[in-house]
Amino acid sequence: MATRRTELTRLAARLFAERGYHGTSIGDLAKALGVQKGSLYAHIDSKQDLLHEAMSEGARAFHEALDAIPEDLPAPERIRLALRAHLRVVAEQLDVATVFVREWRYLEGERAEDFLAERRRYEERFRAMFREGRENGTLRTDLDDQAAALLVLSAANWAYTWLHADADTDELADRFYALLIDGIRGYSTPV
Amino acid sequence: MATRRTELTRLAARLFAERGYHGTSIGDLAKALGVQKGSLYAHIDSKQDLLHEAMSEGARAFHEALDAIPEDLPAPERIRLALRAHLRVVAEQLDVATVFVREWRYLEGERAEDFLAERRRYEERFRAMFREGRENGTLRTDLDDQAAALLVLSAANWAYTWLHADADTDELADRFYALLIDGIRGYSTPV
DNA sequence: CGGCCTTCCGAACGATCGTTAGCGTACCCA
DNA sequence: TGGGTACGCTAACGATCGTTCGGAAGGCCG
Repeated sequence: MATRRTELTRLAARLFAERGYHGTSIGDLAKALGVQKGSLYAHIDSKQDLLHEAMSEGARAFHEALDAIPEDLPAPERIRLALRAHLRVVAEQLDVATVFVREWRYLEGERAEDFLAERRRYEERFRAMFREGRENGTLRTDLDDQAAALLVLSAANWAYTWLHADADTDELADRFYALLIDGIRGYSTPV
Repeated sequence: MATRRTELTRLAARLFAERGYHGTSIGDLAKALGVQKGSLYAHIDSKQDLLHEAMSEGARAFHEALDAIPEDLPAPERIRLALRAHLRVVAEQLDVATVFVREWRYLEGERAEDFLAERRRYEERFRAMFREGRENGTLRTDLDDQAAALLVLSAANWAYTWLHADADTDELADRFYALLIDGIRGYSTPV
């Protein structure tokens, strides 16, 4: 149902990702849809709605991807799968992910705060895995888990800038994981 | 000389970082300066000028920071210092760095292409260090240097979102470096 | 003194912005 | 058959956008 509405939402995500929220006008969206700009207000109440919707979908996708990871796996394995999950969402929904990571700050009022809380919750799920790994010894017991989580989240959050839709995200995630687990040290690395 | 001009450039970087390029109007800049908006055109030809200037300064700062690293050091040590250098620039010139990383895509025409080339050159300087380290054995000889460079550049490029001006960036960089060099593996990490 | 340079003013320009209003048409379901 | 629902039109609104213009202070240098 409401096929035109979802088409609009998807288009908005794409243009917001391409040109930014403030760089995309209602007129741009209407023209891309082959319609007069006033007509869009049969579907939405405001431009902010479209931004909020794209972002809600992003939050949902990222959280759901994490939810699919079995909780009984050891922490390092969950970290590997979490990285896989995140990169897959970014590649499969590049527009939404881009809006989620970069355009959220143009949300106004209460919605901005709600979104920030949601985002902190997502990042906290990553941090928890590193903490748990350090505490139960599946990761180094002297691990700087805050820095490790920040490193992985940086790679995850930056991915929208270089990932393309047909990348093998599982393999990429595993490569990052391998680097992270074993390090890059050579036999003659200076201390 | 031209104190008002530099004041305007600095202010523009700050507001562009806070509200985005398209989210900042000439009127906003004028009001922050306590001046009528028409008056700004005594100093600039267009709003684009301000964006371009902030970005040129960012490019200059980042490259100069890399230039200060002695070339005769082993690759891993240069990587450590490069991470230090990058984070220091971000913390010390947070506004400019933010514009450099996030707002550059609102550059128009030829300037956008020039900037992209400049940016690729910067990232290539990072990649070269990892390649060299793998080739001469100061890093693991089986290193995935592309992925390793991407991981470090992600952390570097994402830093503007969480770094604050008074952070001890040298220590932070060394933490990241330690993680990257030795990995996070625990004694009982599953393969 | 005279002229330039910097800085700012006030007013206006055409364009574009997000949004609203009233009115039409086609279709689906009761 | 009739009423709602989905979708679109044209026209207009007040606001704001980046930019231009002519004029006028004040300071510096010849």
